[in-house]
Amino acid sequence: MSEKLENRPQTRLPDPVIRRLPRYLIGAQELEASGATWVSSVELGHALGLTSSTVRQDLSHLDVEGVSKRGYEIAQLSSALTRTLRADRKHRVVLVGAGFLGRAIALHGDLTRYGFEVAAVMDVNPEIIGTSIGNLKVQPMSALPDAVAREHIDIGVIAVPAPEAQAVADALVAMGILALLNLALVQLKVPDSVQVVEERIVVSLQELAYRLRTSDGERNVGAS
Amino acid sequence: MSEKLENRPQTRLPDPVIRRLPRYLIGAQELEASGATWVSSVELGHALGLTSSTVRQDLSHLDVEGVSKRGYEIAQLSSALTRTLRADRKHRVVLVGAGFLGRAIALHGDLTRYGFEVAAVMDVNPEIIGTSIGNLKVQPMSALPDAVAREHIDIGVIAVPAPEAQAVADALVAMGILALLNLALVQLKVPDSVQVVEERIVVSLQELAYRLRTSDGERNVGAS
DNA sequence: TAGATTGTTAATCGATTAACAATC
DNA sequence: TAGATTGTTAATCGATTAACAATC
Repeated sequence: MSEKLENRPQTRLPDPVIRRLPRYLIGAQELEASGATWVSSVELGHALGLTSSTVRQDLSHLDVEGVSKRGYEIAQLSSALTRTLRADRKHRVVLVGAGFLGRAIALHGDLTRYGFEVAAVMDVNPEIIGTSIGNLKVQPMSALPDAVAREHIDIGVIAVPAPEAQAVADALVAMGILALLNLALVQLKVPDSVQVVEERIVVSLQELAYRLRTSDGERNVGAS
Repeated sequence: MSEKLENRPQTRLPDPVIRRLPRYLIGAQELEASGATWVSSVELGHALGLTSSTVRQDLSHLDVEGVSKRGYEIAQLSSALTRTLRADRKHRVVLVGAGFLGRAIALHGDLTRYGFEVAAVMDVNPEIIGTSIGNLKVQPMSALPDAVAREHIDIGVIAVPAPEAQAVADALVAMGILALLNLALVQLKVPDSVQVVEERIVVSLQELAYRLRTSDGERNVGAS
């Protein structure tokens, strides 16, 4: 038994799996809140739009064991996911860019609920520097090295206009930050050692616009 | 030649390709702005972190033709991408949820720059209803059917807290909207005929947190 | 011309799904 | 016990990459 627990996922999980884990976690937490105690791979798959096969494959990477005929114990599943995603730790975030989007992020309740704490906010715009966002004061970019060192920052969020994003990324990388969330409409160039995830509303909307166009001719034909 | 132009991509492109198209477009526009006129698949791949093979495969779906020894004419590439993504049209968006995130989206300059126009903003909160965001007034949910009908809405953006998101989605679908951008932390249930794209900052941060943990043991070993 | 680059076919790689023995 | 559900192996599917003839 202690043997079994030893086989922690030391290697990195495949990207598609990683991206599904947060969804499993949210699903598990919802189920937990609803008072359920067991869930099967079929139910879970149904809830997330996956096959039960995919669910079982995914969960087999985790530190949970299902039980024949019953499925997975929700509390245990939830805690295994929490552990794998390190959702029980505080992750400290520095936010660069205090425009509308930056402010929205800093004030977004979901972040704190899931362990992400915005520890510092920077901006280049002198008119914004010094203003308050929640209980943080916007600092000039020159305060970045100090803030990163002091606040033990894990993740940098780039919420500046596209033309400034690369310079900001360079600065964050120079400060030793190894994970960036890029909200700007540019492809950042960073060293391989730095993890980047991109999130762009406009890009998502463009994807939707494309799908919308190609769907109406076809989708309503063979929908199940 | 008119034969060649006829073979428009009537069928839907594979999802991974669709998701790369906006990146090609942004890249092409940057190149265009910089005054370049030709770009090869190798250069494009380098800029976007793709192999030249992938680039050529992707672009072969489009209505562009490259030229041996020169590559693709940037203006032509840009316009083919624009056409495929319908980025030359106005897309009308209804935004539900006028919290920090909703407001940020409504005021985000990139949207209008890329042809997306927020035509109406709704919220449930009586304290928010009636307030202004840019030159839009926040309307009650009851005004939704009217707004959708009148404003010829293409896309719905859901920026409400998770517990309300499904009800909002149901309402939008009932109004005939076929494309949703979901920013809430729930898995929406919608008919197959409705396109959904999800974007969740917390999920992206969780992905980063996971990658961060698994990277520092490994990445700096075999980095190129 | 010689060399670079496309467009496309074939090979590889990886992810999803199916299937099924083990098991509660 | 009989039946449901896991964990895992094998089969399928699809996406990425390699390779190369055509061509400018």
